[in-house]
Amino acid sequence: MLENILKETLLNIFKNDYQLEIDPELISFQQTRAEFEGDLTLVVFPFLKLIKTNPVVLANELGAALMKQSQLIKSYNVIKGFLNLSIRDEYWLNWLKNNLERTGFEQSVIDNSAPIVIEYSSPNTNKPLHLGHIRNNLLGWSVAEILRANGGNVVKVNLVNDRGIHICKSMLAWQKFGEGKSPENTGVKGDKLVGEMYVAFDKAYKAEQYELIAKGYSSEEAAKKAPLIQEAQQMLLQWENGEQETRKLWETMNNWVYSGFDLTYRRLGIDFDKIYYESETYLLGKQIVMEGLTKAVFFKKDDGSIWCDLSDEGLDEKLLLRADGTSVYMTQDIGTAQLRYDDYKAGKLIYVVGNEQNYHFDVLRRILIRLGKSWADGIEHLSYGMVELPEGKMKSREGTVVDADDLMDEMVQTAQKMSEELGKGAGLPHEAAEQLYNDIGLAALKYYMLRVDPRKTMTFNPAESIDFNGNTGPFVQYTHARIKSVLRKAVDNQLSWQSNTSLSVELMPKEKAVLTLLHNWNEILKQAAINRSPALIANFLYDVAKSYNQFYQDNPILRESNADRRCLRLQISELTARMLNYAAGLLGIRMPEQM
RNA sequence: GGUCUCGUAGCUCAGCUGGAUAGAGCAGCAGCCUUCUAAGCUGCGGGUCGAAGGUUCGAGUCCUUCCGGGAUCACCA
Repeated sequence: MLENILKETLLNIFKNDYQLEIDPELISFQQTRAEFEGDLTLVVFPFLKLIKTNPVVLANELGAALMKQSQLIKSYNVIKGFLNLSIRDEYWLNWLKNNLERTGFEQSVIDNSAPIVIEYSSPNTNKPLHLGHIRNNLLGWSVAEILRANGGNVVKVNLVNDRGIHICKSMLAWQKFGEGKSPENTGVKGDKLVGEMYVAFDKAYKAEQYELIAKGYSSEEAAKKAPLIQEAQQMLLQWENGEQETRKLWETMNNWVYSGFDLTYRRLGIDFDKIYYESETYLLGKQIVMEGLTKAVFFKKDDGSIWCDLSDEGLDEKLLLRADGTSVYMTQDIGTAQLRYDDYKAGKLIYVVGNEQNYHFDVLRRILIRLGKSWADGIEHLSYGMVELPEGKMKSREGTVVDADDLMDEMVQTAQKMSEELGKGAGLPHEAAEQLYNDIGLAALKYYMLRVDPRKTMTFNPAESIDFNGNTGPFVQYTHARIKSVLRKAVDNQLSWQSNTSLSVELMPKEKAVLTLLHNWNEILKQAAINRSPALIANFLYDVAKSYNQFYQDNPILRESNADRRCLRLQISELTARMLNYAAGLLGIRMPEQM
């Protein structure tokens, strides 16, 4: 790495010329701003505390010393306290050559002895997937891929929330209003059908509440006393008691949902190594809670409910088991965490869950630590921001929830429409064209969702937000396709550019600009892993594509007459295409050969 | 009310552990296709980085207070 080499050299200079052991942290390089000459800039201000002198004088001294000691430096200039270094072209050309020989662009910076288990998606089985899930799924999948690309031993898991009062509501509604409907006899996607039942329950439940309120009950009483909710609670109890008919209906309806989810996941291009079901882990959770009770980590209230008192840590009491013995969210999560640790002996358990659950995960961690689980330190809540619409949060009762399947359909249709208007893909066979529209539509969606810092709340404007021009997925795809087209033509013209002979050319500004951006890759990939941020990869893609397009605009490639320079430009093009392809792959974005 | 979090151009977002005159895209205006893909490129206009203090040679970035938005503090998940 260029900067590390220069850092070493600089440390030696301080040691020999100034008799100083400098803290390496003080040495910071940054990319030279475009308006100045140079590639790398050293900020000398931090050294002034140790060496009492004028910043310009020191910068000049360091520049001269670096020139003498390092072959890498071609020239330097000083502006105020900034030492701008120009790196020799040989370095960039050599770097280009070495990277063209790479087969992949991964690296090993993560200790891979203990697995990293990352959970994402975590759907409930009573409702179809929506826009919020899309952010979650893309983020989780992409972070997993990024960690893998850094050498991590990653296990992707999904936790399906297949039990609880919510699914009982859908089941009850199906019994009462379902009229025997099934995905088979209606053609409706399974998760959508179950979702309709849930809505039907809600509607009938609301009606009962209004009726009770009309009779003089308070709204709180009405919510509790409505016959439907009582029936649903009864059903949950039956379920936990293993009552056969309830279990059978539950199984049937959940399977409808799973086949629906599968379609959505496959279309989104995300996958899992293992799927956990809460129905299989909540008993373990209960067991651990009971153990905690005997160890007096928890306590029991008069009504029989079990709690954990966290008030000495500035938090509240937390319910772990209801008075009727049924489990709550926390009970399940304690069980799943334990099971997941037992399965993999994971060093890290990452949960990709919305920031609305920050408190929940804080509590989960503390409870597990109180229970003496040493692995609880490895629990990390990858907390991402909500997706909002221009008019605010999505609300199911106002019908503003953006359905995942519908959104993907819409994106792909738009891609097709735009492609046809532009006359692209005209020569393609039908199937290839379909594939292309699909790739473009999904790229637009994925890039749009992933380019934003995961921690931030983001706004999604269905009408105008998703674009195909400018800072978008299709822009990056277009750049790739353009390069591929040039390379195909080069092959047709029997030009070869893969040979390793050293080129004798002086780099031109736009050529070097592309190379210096590509040169950042290893650091970007590392930072993306550390910060769990696919957004850094997305920004890299955009910067590279933008820079390449500027290069492309200004410099002829195939029409360049100087053979060495033509070769150089083809090599830059090839490496750009390959790195775009690799980096986009980490976001789940496919790069078409042509578009 | 307590805790957490966010506030950068009309809109959507960048801005790495503090570094030079705060950047993109969209939208608006003006240009560039007899030459490698115009989903591209070039230029113009648009900002007291929510406000005020503080630390520092240097603050969009760190600290304090305040203002504004969001989340959470459930026998919902």
